[in-house]
Amino acid sequence: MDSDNRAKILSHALRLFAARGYDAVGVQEIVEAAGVTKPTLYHYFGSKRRLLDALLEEHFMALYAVVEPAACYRGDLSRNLNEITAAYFRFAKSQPPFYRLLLSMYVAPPDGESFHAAYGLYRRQYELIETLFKQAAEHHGNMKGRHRRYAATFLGMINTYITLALNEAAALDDELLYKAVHQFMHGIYS
Amino acid sequence: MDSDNRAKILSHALRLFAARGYDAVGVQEIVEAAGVTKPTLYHYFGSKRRLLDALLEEHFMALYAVVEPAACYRGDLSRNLNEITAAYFRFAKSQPPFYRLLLSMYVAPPDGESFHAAYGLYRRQYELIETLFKQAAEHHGNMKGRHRRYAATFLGMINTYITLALNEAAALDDELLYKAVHQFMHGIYS
DNA sequence: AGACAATTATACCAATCGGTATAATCCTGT
DNA sequence: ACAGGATTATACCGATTGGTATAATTGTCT
Repeated sequence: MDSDNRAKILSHALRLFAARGYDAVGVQEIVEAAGVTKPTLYHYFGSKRRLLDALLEEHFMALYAVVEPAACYRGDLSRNLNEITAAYFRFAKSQPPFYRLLLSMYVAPPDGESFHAAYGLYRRQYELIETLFKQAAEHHGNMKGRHRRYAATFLGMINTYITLALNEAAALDDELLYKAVHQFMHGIYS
Repeated sequence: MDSDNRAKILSHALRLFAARGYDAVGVQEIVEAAGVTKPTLYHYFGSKRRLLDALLEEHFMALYAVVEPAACYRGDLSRNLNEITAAYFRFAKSQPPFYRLLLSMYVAPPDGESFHAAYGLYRRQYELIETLFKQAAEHHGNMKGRHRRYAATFLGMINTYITLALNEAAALDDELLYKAVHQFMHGIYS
């Protein structure tokens, strides 16, 4: 019963931001959807921007928590890539509005409020993946010096498929997962 | 001398939209940057939304014009992929603000004004690439039925690299171009 | 019961939002 | 020189923006 209103504000703000964007949604609209008034929102979050930060923080930790173990190298890169992709697919399916918001913020205009809030989150994922490729390169000599490119394109591929799924042009099932990782590893001719 | 103001409005609107987003930029700010007044803007474009449409239309045609010939299949898929990537890289380098705006709109929230304006533009590119893979599949039997996935991931890869370049984390030079296309075709182990 | 802090409501703020009515100006063709 | 359409400026519209001052309410602990 404690912070019931706080949670309601968060969930409605997420839904609205994901549907129409941070700038296009007014504070008034959020509090009306949540069934509270403005001072309640400003009591919990202080500003619209900090409401967004709180939103990102709470949901992102859940994503990071499942990706981090999946990116821990244990001698089998292809297994890592499958587990990471599975983790992302599962998370995107469980929190579509949040992942939509996250995606839109990664490529948001750089001077906007939403970009800087999200850039750090992207970096943390990227570094996780880059470290994995760096470690794997020690076992696959011909991968040396490519970890940056591989990390970026691997994350890019995952986000490409999730974008398709969010627009209902793909289903994030096990078959797609296998084909996606296979294509990433072996190219399009195999 | 004719529509000098019209062009000024377009160019400043593009710069501002790309920097901070469609919703975060007010009409007032655009006209001030362009050195005109609001009725001038509304005389030429009628509404803020139609200003955005005009912006997209004019610049997108230039992109489409260079990608279309590059996507025309002539029996050598790898040559097409190189030419298409080169066309995108060149365009992104020549119009960074516009490509930034385009990218941000592809993954923008689906109920926002900017999304529907851009979705059609993405589809047109996608269909160009998909047709190419469909034609190439007739010569490479083992690619059959994969043209959708290949078109999506190929475009996704290009946009991943361009995003990196826009954030100054990569240079869209010939070396990157070659490596990108090679990786797409043959995977990460070769 | 009474005190105290956390929480919520009423009512308001200046500033900005997208858009427009009216009229003045400018340029072009005759 | 003059007409007429294209273009631009002044001044304004109601609605909404993010944010807040004040006060009433609530739950908790002593």
